[in-house]
Amino acid sequence: MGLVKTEKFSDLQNEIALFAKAFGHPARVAILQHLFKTDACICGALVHEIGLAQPTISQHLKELKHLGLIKGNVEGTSVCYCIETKNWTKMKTVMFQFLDQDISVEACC
Amino acid sequence: MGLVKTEKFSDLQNEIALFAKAFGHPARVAILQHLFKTDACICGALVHEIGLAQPTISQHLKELKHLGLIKGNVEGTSVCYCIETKNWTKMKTVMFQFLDQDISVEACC
DNA sequence: CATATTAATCGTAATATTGCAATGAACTAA
DNA sequence: TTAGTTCATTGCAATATTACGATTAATATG
Repeated sequence: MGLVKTEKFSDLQNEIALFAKAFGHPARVAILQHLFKTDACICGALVHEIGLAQPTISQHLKELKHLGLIKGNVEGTSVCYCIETKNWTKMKTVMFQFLDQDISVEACC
Repeated sequence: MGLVKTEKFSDLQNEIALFAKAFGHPARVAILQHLFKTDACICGALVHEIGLAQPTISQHLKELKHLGLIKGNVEGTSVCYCIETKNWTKMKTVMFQFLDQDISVEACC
């Protein structure tokens, strides 16, 4: 019914899913790539770069910030967003372990 | 509008988002972990293991299969699911490149 | 002060996702 | 054939997500 039954899953499984969901929208992928590539991480620049409306970008930024993957510094009237390196590294560890699994038994099909 | 504006993004950005979305639900994370860990990859076993209704599991399996990350072999009345190793590796390459980015400019905030 | 600029928030419409009961399809066994 | 097993599909209700116009809040500038 549109509602994930988180209680059926482990903390790790839920954590992986939450991180993955953050990357599950191309706008958030684009935002993160842009934050990695340039120092012009002003919100307005992202709006211009990506071509979605300002409230939409602001909403995506909020989600990434809530997950701790980015941080925002107010600079006058504008806000400068950056990768939160420490948490990004932590997230990478979790995701790498999930993605880098090896098949432990011979394939049965 | 609930509708992603894919045309605003590059093929790679959309691809990353699609893969990530597949991992964006703990049930699909659990399914994949189980397929990696055991050879008892019968659909019914997953239903029992995860504790969601059979149609729900079937739907999650369908999504993973549609993305090419798993495959299913019919064996009598049951269906055996496995990781599609080749595509998993391809996906891993794409996701690793995204996750393993380094900051190219000094942090501005 | 008034005005401009920038970004967050609110409210809402459109669409997507999740979950399951009911049913259907394919196979097996008696 | 009939009944049982297993899984896919359908249809639907509940909830979540995406996107944006309108507004607000905060800061700057004249």
